[in-house]
Amino acid sequence: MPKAFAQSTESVDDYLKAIYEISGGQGKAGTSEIARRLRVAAASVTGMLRKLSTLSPPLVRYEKNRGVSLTLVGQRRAVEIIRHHRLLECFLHHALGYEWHEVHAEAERLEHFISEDFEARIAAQLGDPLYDPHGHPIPRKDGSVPRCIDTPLPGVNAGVAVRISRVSDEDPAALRLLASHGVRPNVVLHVVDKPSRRSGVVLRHASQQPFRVSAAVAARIAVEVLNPPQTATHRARKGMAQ
Amino acid sequence: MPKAFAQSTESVDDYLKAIYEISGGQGKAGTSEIARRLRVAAASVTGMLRKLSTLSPPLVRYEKNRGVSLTLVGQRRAVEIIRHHRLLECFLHHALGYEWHEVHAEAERLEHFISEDFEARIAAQLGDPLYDPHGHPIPRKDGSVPRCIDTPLPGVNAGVAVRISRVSDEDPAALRLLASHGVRPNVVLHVVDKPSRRSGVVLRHASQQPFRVSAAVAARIAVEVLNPPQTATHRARKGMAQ
DNA sequence: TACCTAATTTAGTGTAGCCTAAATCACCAT
DNA sequence: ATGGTGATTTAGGCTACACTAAATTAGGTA
Repeated sequence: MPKAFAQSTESVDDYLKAIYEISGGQGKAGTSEIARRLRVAAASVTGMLRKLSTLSPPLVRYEKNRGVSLTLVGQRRAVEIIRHHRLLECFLHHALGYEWHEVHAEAERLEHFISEDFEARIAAQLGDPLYDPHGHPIPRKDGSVPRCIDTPLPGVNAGVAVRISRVSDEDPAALRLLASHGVRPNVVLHVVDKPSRRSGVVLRHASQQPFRVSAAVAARIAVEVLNPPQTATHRARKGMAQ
Repeated sequence: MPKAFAQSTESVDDYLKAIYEISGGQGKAGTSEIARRLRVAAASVTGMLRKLSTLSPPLVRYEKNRGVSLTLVGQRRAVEIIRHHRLLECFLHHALGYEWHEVHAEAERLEHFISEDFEARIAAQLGDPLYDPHGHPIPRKDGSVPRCIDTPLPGVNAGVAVRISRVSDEDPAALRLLASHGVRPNVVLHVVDKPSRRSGVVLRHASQQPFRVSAAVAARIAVEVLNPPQTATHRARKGMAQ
């Protein structure tokens, strides 16, 4: 069996994943945003992009000063790594009892080193899950991605009911906080109030005490709007004042 | 929590483990045997040994042309990696259904990257096992190693009953073969015959057909002698002819 | 159009770990 | 004592991937 991605290293994988997440798989990504994500100097990114574009097959399309995008081969690898990451998060949570704020760091390391066999075994044991513990869709083996509604919570108006769709897995403190308020994927909440542009959101479960989450934390939450009178995004598009 | 082995890399870990296995933890190891195990050039080993001996704290004691030995810190790290490896083998076997010839390669990669937390969780889930699927003792968290009898099978006389103690995990083909004959740790067998010095060993279960294993495979098996009329080793020590 | 600023690239380095080829060392047997 | 042989080290290089500092480019604004 010819190893599918012999040219791939941990570092290369990290770049591909970052480009995928920034560009949404298709579009372009910029040097400095990649640098910010990977916590490396922008100059290092330039070097790596040049390299990735000259491999055969090339993993990215790159024209200097114009950004990068993934080739099909690059996309496949990125999606594979993301599948590893999210399956591992599920596995750590369900099979080993990790809390949802603990899974990301461990998965981030292991995603590069598990075999296809390991991947297949944990997927089977978990029943081929479609979403990870944070609500992120797990790419299927064929590369397709389960549907996932994600309206950013900060764009939702007061008075609206929402279903939590997903929460970014990268900030353990935020996850712990949200867990303590019972905020998890698929939970239904009401947006009680949005005091001001940058001071967060007040939420409440069915008929319980409301609680506030900071703007920084709210920005990490995506939701499905259940009774949509109108979202902030719609208002903005139409140039309305209130 | 100060990371205990910040200076450790995958490569460093591999050297420490090789030295540990060659030297038995205490004694010395030679450059070229390390090179052979790790499949690197002897010159590369020299360079690494010099480096490991000048870290603070040093991980090995090294005098050129006189071999290396592990320091206490080096030993602790080596034992930790071996614990990871063997716990992973157990976990892959029991929790994910890997066959015993499949576990080594996967564990060899993952042993470097699992966290202490992961280690603790799988150990707990497995009930703190003392031996891996091949019969190798799993070092305890405190560094102590469960007792393990290992008389090399090639040194055992015909006519003797033995209990399989452990089988080297590094040769998948040998493991598959042995599995097909029902040779596993703790299984009791009789040594029927040893045709000649280098032509292997004939074994048999309680009252079944005998079968032969090659000298190469026999060398990978360690046993406990159950009814010791006399082992080859004893004869050699006493200078006896038969 | 000319400029300013942020984004990006170039140039020059550094570290880790590997390699080959060419010494040198240790030890054993004569 | 000495020569040979295998083990080991030295010398010199290579690749991957990071860094800083110094150019350069893109795109918006005066």
